[in-house]
Amino acid sequence: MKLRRDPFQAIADPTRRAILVLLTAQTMSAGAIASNFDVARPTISKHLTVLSECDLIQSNQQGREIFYELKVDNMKKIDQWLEQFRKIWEDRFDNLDNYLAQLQNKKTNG
Amino acid sequence: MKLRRDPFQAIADPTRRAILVLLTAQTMSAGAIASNFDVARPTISKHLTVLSECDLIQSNQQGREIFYELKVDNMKKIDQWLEQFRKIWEDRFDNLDNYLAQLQNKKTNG
DNA sequence: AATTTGCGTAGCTAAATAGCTACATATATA
DNA sequence: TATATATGTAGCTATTTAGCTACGCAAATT
Repeated sequence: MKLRRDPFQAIADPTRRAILVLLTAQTMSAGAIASNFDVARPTISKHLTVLSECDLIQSNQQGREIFYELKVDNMKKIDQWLEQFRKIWEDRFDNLDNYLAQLQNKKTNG
Repeated sequence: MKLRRDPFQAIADPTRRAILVLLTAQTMSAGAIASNFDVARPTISKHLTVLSECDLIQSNQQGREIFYELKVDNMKKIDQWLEQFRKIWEDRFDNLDNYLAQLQNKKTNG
């Protein structure tokens, strides 16, 4: 194995996914983020470190608080990777579409 | 920790991602899949098991070969989860769009 | 100045992961 | 029928992970 720090690894953990979702709404302090979960605060702190290392969030300190902000750009890598699969299920959807259209045709013309 | 078997976990590993991509082109036997990688065949076998458990592929035996086929449906869960982030970067794109339009306006009318 | 608050780090543990080699099993071929 | 081939399973290891408690440090409050 080898330490992987990429967006795919980042979103593998459900707590990290939840953190990311939280941050879609607004920038939040570490403590505010942690208060949303049932795990110990240092555990969340570690997740925040991982998310930073994966370049999915960025921090900026304000007084004694540290605010975390979503950095959505690296998430696009997942989106781009998904593209090839999206093609497949869109094709299938088209096929279903065609099929339904054919049925409709039969109904109308038969 | 706890054994997680979901599409997010499945795509966290780069080898598994590569297997999935391979299978977008065609159904392949276990051996044919393994021949694309530098890791031992049993390692690939294990990845195939994980992908099956995550319901991203399905196998069907033909003689002594076992063919693996992509099951794209569960991948949509990732796509759906990404939706909320996609909104954000599309908004930003719109903002850039507006900004460029404004610039254009100034150029034309100023 | 002393105390409280916010948050990261150290250091630990149990479990999961990805990899390996050796082996078992089933199907095809000679 | 004996052999070769395709593939999964057993059982091991080293590394990573997610979690914890205890602690340290800097900023705010009293």
